[in-house]
Amino acid sequence: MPEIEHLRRTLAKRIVGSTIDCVDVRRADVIRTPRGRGGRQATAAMCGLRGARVTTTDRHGKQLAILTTRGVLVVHLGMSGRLQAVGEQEPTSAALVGASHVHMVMTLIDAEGRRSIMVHRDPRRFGGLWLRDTLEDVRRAEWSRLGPDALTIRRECFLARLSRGRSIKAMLLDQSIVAGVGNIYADEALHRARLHPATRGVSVSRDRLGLLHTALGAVLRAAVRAGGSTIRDFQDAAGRFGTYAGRHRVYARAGLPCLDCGTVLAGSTVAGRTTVHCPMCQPRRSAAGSSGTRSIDRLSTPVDSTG
DNA sequence: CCTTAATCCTGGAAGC
DNA sequence: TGCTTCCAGGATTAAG
Repeated sequence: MPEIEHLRRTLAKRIVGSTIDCVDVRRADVIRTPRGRGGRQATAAMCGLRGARVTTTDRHGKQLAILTTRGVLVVHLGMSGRLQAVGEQEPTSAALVGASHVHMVMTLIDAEGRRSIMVHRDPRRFGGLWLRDTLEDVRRAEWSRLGPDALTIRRECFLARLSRGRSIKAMLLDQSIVAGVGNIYADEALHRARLHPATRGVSVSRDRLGLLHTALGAVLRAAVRAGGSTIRDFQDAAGRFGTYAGRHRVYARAGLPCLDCGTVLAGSTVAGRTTVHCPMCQPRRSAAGSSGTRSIDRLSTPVDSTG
């Protein structure tokens, strides 16, 4: 989600106020319709954006909405998706349009008549694009099924939603509980909050769940400021990489020393996803008295120094 | 209630 | 060099 929020900001600067002049759908099956993916009407509907002016952008969780005068384009990048917008005359534009796995190219014209192109590329095609008439429709159809956005969820709401019997990591990753937390940020937040990923939510004290809420917010905000995490594919609207991967404290660091205590970080699978945690900083607390109000070792969360 | 595995895809890295 | 195998930021579905 930090990647999407950063993308939204960089993209908005480049396309809001511009008019869509041309829509080139190269691979219709990235377009989702009520009747599945792809098809002639999917392409036709997307081409219906011709002549529309981009008014603003929005986001909920990992979904990006591009609002226009002729409908809303919703984007989910999945694992390998990118959306880039560059001036038509810029040297990078030819390579961008000619790259492999480019599924849609839009040509836009700004108020001064300058032409730019917006390119959607997604090698693995786990992501998708779809259209709704209005933002209200998007909220009703898609966003109502998502939990509150992870960047703005209130502490009490977070506590209530995560106080269930499932593992805490499974719930962080469940978009219907809280929207926007992916595998990287789940592990990073759990490490900051000193919580073992497999702990059942119901057995975590209110204080520590509150700590997780604070840690998650801090991690996500720092990641947005850093332009997201680029593992391999992610680039923002200008083609820049996110720099937050250099600040990951546990993600992809199994077998390396914990940056807090030096203990070798443990790799495992939790909720079907690769997971890294520190056995010392994030001990498995015995579920003995499941009252959920047992004492807490050390309530400390390293605070990010930037900003 | 909660969990796992399979599924949708491509491509990069590691192993032989 | 070339082949095979495994793994990856996500999300849904079926099955246990």
